[in-house]
Parts: sequence; structure tokens; C-alpha cells
Amino acid sequence: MSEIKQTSTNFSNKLALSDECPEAYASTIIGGQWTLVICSWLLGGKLRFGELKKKLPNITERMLTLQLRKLEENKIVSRTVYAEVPPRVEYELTPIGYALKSVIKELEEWGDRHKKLISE
Amino acid sequence: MSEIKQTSTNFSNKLALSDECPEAYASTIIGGQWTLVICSWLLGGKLRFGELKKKLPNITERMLTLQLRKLEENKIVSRTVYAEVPPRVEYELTPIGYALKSVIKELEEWGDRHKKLISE
DNA sequence: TTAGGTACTATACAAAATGTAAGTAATGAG
DNA sequence: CTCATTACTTACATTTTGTATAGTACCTAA
Repeated sequence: MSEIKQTSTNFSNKLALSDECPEAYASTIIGGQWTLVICSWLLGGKLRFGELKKKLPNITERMLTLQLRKLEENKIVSRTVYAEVPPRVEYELTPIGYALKSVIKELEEWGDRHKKLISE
Repeated sequence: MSEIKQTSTNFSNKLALSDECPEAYASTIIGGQWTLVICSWLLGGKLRFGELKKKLPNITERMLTLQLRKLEENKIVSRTVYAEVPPRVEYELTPIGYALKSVIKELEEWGDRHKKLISE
């Protein structure tokens, strides 16, 4: 993050894949390291920047900002700034963001199952 | 890919996340650029290395090998080598690999929906 | 006047993922 | 002997992602 080179092979490969495979498309959008975790916290309702930060152990402010910006660009979260001092900014899932709920649920189930299998 | 430094902050962050969030765990496992596409082709039945290569436009042999190795390590695909010349190697989803079907389905649906929304 | 809280931004760097180009081994067909 | 076929390796370059650390702007309260 956050510059992508629109001339790289990597870029055009992703584009081509996203074009034909909705699942690859989806995974480039929600595939970031913190993306899904952020969304799954937001499934519980809107949160402020600082609140999110507390929920995500070890995330740096830069990363949190970048991920939120990307989510915003992709219309997965909405950002509301309150003109107060000190500032207050709230993040909330959009409808398509909330629609991630079933995706996350499936991923969680599969993840749990896989983890058990591997740890045997 | 494919060396991960077990001393890096990034590594321990991923570990910590994977520990508490099955969805983050799942996404580190199936989050590779080609992973899901490979799996979704394999959902249709076993395929040889060369067949997979043809299905995946632009993938290099190196990338295909790496991804398949990772999938194998994670017990998502099984690898069968036939002692012939020229060699024949078949890849097939394991049960937990087939279990990705519903994950992929959800991702596809969400991806389609999201794509439509964005392109408006 | 100074310190403090909030949500950032900037810069530099480290690590991970992906890509390119060239090889290799085995063997049977010609 | 030479060539084609298949599934890889290897060495290296580039791109993408993540971390560390230090700022900034704003007002308010002490």
C-alpha cells in the first residue's frame, strides 16, 4: 500500500482474473491483512477510529488509516466526521458492507474446521 | 512467497490475528492471488499440472508450483505422481478443500453484487 | 502558556508476494 | 544420438504490503 503500478504484470493479472472470477475479485477487495477483522468488528455497529484501534492489537495508525481508506473507496464503509474538538470520526458499514456478513460467517466456519484439522 | 520470517513483526501480527479470528486465519490461507481460482477449477474434479496451467491465463509455472505447494501443505489439495515419462501429476481437492465450495459461492455472490454496485 | 486528546499525515525502511528467464531430469520415439 | 514432452527448479528483479517513528492541526481545560 498504497501505490499500485498500473503498468505491472501483477496489476494486469489481477485485473484479468477479477474480470472473469468474481471470487478472485472479491478476494482482492477484502483480502488485506486487517480488512476482514475490521469489517467483522463493524458488523456490531459503528465505531470510532480510536475504538477500532483498541480492538485491533498491534495495528499501526498508518495501516488502520490505509485500510479504512480502501474500504471507503470500495464503498464498504462510510465515514462520518463530526466537527468537534478533539475530532470525532465514525466508521460504519454500508449495505454492501453488511452483506459481507455471510461471507465472513462461511470463512469463519471453514477456518475453524481447517484449524482443527491441521492441529491434529 | 515463499520464505516467511518467523521473527518479523508482520509474522507475529498475522499469528496473533489468526489465533483469535478464524476469518483472518482463513484469509491468510486462501488469500493468495491464484489460490481461490485454482480451487474453484479443482471443484470440477482433478486436474493435471499442465491442465491447470492452461486454465489460468498468464500464470507462470513458478507461481503455479508455489501455490500448489502451499495448498498441499495446508492439506487443501492432494498430489498424485504417476511414475511415467513424461511425468504425470494430478491435483485433487481434499475433503476440507471441497468444503471451500460454500465459501467460494458466498464470495462469488458478494463479488458480483459489489461489482455491479461499483460500476454504476 | 502549556499540556492533552483525536485523528490523522509523512518519511523511511523492511519484508513478503509475484514475476522473468533460464535451466533440469527422465525416457521413449525417430 | 537427438529431440520432444512434462513438471518442475533456480537465481534474480520488481511490485506490493507492512512497520516504525515522528510529526501536524485543532480547540479546550488547567
